[in-house]
Amino acid sequence: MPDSLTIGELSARSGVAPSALRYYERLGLIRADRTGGNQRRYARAELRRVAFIRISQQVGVSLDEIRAALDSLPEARTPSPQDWARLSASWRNRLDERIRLLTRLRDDLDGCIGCGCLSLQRCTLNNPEDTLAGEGPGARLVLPRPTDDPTLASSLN
Amino acid sequence: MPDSLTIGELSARSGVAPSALRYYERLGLIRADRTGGNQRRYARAELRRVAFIRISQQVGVSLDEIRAALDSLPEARTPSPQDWARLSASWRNRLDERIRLLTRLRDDLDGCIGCGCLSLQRCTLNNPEDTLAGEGPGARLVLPRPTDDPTLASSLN
DNA sequence: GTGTGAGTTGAAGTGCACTTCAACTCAAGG
DNA sequence: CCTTGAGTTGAAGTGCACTTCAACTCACAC
Repeated sequence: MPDSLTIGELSARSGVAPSALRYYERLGLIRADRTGGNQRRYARAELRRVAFIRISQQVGVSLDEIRAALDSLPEARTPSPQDWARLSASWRNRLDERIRLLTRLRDDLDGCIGCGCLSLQRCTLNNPEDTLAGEGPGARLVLPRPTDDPTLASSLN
Repeated sequence: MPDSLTIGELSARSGVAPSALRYYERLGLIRADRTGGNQRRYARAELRRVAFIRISQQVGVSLDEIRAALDSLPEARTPSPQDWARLSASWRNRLDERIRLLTRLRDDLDGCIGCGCLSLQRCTLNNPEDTLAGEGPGARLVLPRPTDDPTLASSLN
């Protein structure tokens, strides 16, 4: 059990392709030492960083935001369980929001299947929270323009 | 209340940019008649198609799959509520699956915050359903390679 | 020592879902 | 008529998250 991993080993253990790992390094999400022959050697702690990256992506967070989060880890010492817990907790709201949105979408979809609408007229699908009420006659679609709502935009692209 | 809409009107009513509507048309997701002067005029029924497109995107469906779904609508007549209900219902499983995945992720994240892990060792986050159990020693990350699992891949991009 | 599989680089390519641009035409009010 | 805002086109550009490629070097078992 070596205390450093080659890129192939890290790839196998993390399920992330070597090309992606190099890409993450370029973006500053992970780091590697080099051997005399210029090959990457990863400390075992990098495995945890990669885990965090993949989990964060599932939550719907961009690599740029993930980088910012990782940058908040202490550099001096190996991050503690609490450090990781703090980062994970910081995605909690995003995750809750996404689940809430999808759940309402599912319920509305059920309702629409019942009423056969999808008509942009009555269904909450088409005007959730009534955010567009009072902007003149005529119904509008469910989504604010993607550019208006980065949260949604990320889930739409 | 005209029975056809200009691209600007459809854009305003649907919340989708004109450029996106033209793009959808190129992909065959919506259609438009033309005036003598070559301008698009949309039947009101197109509003419903656009609604379906945006909703489907929220579910995590690609435009290509949406096109396939829309292609299954009857061409002879204006789609009935039941037609739309059928299409909506067809996304139901995808939506359930996504919600299930995110919910488990949230719960696991909570668990990990409690135990401080994220360690790729014990946490279900890192090996959901134990799909990788028995493939030799060492834990692996939560995700199959994106290319191995289109469902997940779409939620990750 | 030598072969082979694993690793290195920068540059370019990919796929998706659009947006932007330039150069042009249309439609409608004054 | 004329202006002006809305619409038209094809081609190119954007952002994200990677992957692929070619040309090369390294590490290690035999």
